[in-house]
Amino acid sequence: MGNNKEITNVSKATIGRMPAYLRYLKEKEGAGEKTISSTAIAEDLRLNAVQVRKDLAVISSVAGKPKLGFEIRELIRDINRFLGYDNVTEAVLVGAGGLGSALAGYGGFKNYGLNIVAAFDKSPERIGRTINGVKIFDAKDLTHTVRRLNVLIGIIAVPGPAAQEVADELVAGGVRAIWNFAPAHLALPPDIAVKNEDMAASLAILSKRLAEILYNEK
Amino acid sequence: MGNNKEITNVSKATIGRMPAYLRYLKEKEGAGEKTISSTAIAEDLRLNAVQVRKDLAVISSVAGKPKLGFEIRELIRDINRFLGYDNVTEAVLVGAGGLGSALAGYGGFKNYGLNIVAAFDKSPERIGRTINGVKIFDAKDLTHTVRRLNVLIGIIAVPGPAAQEVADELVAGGVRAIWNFAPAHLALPPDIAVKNEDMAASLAILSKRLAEILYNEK
DNA sequence: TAGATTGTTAATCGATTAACAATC
DNA sequence: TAGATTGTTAATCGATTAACAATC
Repeated sequence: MGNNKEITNVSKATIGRMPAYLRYLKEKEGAGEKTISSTAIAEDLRLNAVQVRKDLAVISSVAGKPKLGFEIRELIRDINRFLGYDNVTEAVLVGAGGLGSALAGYGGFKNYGLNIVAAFDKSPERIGRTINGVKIFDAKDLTHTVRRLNVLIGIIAVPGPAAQEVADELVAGGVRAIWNFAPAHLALPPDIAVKNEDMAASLAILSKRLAEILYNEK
Repeated sequence: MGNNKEITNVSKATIGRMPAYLRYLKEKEGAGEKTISSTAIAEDLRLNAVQVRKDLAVISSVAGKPKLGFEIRELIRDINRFLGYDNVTEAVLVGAGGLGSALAGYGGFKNYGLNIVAAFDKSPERIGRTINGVKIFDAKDLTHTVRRLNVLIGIIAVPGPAAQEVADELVAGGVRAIWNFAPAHLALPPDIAVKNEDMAASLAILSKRLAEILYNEK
């Protein structure tokens, strides 16, 4: 996943903006446009134009042209390559409740280079069922199956208190990256990549911003 | 939601860490502990101790005591108050597909001061159904109903291409904050709070980190 | 050509971390 | 008392933004 050449020295912030650029550029391409300027991107995406240029410089194999801007088609190709969307990585999902089912049912991850090859749950009613082609296995076989399938990414969608144990089992099975949707902090070795999808944190930031807006207008 | 006194000058990063502190402190309280030091919190949550102290200074009504640390019970009370978890704000959800259903079905938002009072969808099979006590209404009544209910927060869980229109309707109905789960950039007035839950961005950051880890160990 | 747009260097901003005196 | 821990000031780090010469 991703490309060795660009692995180092790209900030998280820059990486995080890439999918938004990609969506935007595809939209423009769909509308029949051929080139785009950093100033136009910046205006539409509410970013700073210099920031856009620096971001594009990181991934672009071809420089922009003064007066013209960037080739949309080339940018799309380069971002796809940078994000590793052209070669798919396999993942397992743990927890097939509401959120887990939604994640398994969402077909769109394949476009993001992620393929969920198996799900796990400990509830007997769920084990054996299939969601959008993803079969649910017994969670007690987690470590073993992950190892057998040689999967590198684990997605955790279990209740908070169960998350640490699941994470340990995933790591024991050889997983090297964990996408954690459970409201829990995971203690893991430093050579395991973790991304917490902390809804409570997001909501807190949104709420505070709302409070600020309401406060300021009075 | 939130407390006027602390509205200004608290960084997003600090706000975002508060829910994690809260979870951690509740765990410690549940284990019967009375006080905790910033160094202990920092170690367990893999943060810097100075950062923890600065964060706590923002929300704490009582100073920590040298040698002893902080009163867990007081910290919990203060964080709850800071995050506005004691007074609930109402929200509507738009999109009752996989992710939308999962969000409606998740009862936990009430603990975060958020109450989903209605859902909307345009699919006839979904309209009229109820998920975990949340009734699904026809999306064509969105603006009208939002206005009538006086709701300030809208949650968007529709497919990307539909998101901008939904956002406009929410704003037309008087919503002041939007929690966006759709893979789309929203163009909105500056006095509307927006928090994008960009799964593609998260996944990109995780994938790059994984690639880096794998690259470094060879 | 003229001017829109690029890429880069320097300045600014914001957040994290280090250093350290105060104190229970 | 001694030392763990606090709160604060200063230094560092990282990312964003401003300034500007180069150029198609």
